Amino acid sequence: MPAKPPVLCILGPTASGKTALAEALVNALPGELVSVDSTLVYRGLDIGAARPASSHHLLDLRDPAEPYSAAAFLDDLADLLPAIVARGRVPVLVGGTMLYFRAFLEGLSPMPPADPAARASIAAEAAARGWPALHAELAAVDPASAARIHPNHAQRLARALEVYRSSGRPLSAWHGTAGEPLAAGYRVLQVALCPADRAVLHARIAARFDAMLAAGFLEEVAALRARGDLDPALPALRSVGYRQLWAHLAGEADFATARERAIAATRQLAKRQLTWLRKWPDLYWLLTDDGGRVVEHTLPEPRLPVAGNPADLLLNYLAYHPI
RNA sequence: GCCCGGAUAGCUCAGUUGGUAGAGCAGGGGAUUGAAAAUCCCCGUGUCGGCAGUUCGAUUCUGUCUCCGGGCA
Repeated sequence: MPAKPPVLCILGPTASGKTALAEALVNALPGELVSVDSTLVYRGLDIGAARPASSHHLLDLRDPAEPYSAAAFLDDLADLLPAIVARGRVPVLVGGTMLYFRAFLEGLSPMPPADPAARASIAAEAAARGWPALHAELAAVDPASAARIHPNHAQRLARALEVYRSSGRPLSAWHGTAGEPLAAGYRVLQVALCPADRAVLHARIAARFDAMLAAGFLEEVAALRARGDLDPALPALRSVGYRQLWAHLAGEADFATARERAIAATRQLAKRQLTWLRKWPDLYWLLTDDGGRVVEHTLPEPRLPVAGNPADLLLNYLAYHPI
């Protein structure tokens, strides 16, 4: 039986430097970059989304008016990985959308897709009767999901009801029916990159946001608004930075306030990403200082130095443990 | 120099008819199966500007000093 092809995953919070690390690795492997990022799939979200300069797969797949999803990502990835492997290259997945990484690693149950009409009618019911009433309704048909979903959690509550109504089967009954995850066909090495000190990450986030502004981020958002057909409630435009600058351009906040809120929203995003990663299985950590140098790592190889350039360290590790 | 406001959590502020105080934001932790850069949950001790006085007890009342606004000279 032939060995499974390798896949390298580079994860980390926003502004951790993970994209630069992945880009530094692809030539040496050789590999091909695959973006795992729910915002970079939207065309026209460039400066504010920190769009990489080099070519990555799974970028620019949708207009901002058409929503993407974890399931769509998984389908796209399932088509893409064999093609990269057939070219004799290593897929290097890099990004910060942890739900998408998890869909790759653990799979998604084959549930009914999102249904805009059902969502609209559920939202209308909630407006009339309140979310707690819908939570009670869910408890009657799917007590297991109701127990897991907080009565205030409109988004997940709506999804659970949507699945039940369109399939006649409770969400909780679908769970666990995913079968073999896509990752089961590959040998996966996962590495997380992050500043060791939270304050350093916060400083990087603020500096990067100001660099985005200097590069024309506000003008980019103004151009999206000028299209006239985009609603700020669209998933693409609720992205960190875009939402706050859109609100400023709509006259809802002055510029200094919008900038501050955008940076705070980015810090909060990074915190949520780290909440995923803290309990992530089979993950090696590279912890960096304010210069981006690794000061500590958990790679299981005693011959490696404890510190150094992240890409050098990883290539050094791969020399001892070829993938 | 004089008059009037302020001074309370990292920030903006509320409040205590005298019994040492609480909101929003920020921050921290958690959740996460077709919206996920989304969405939701939990977490609040801080010389209540300094010093002195009155009082059983002062962040609260009084005096004074300092600083910050605004006004008058």
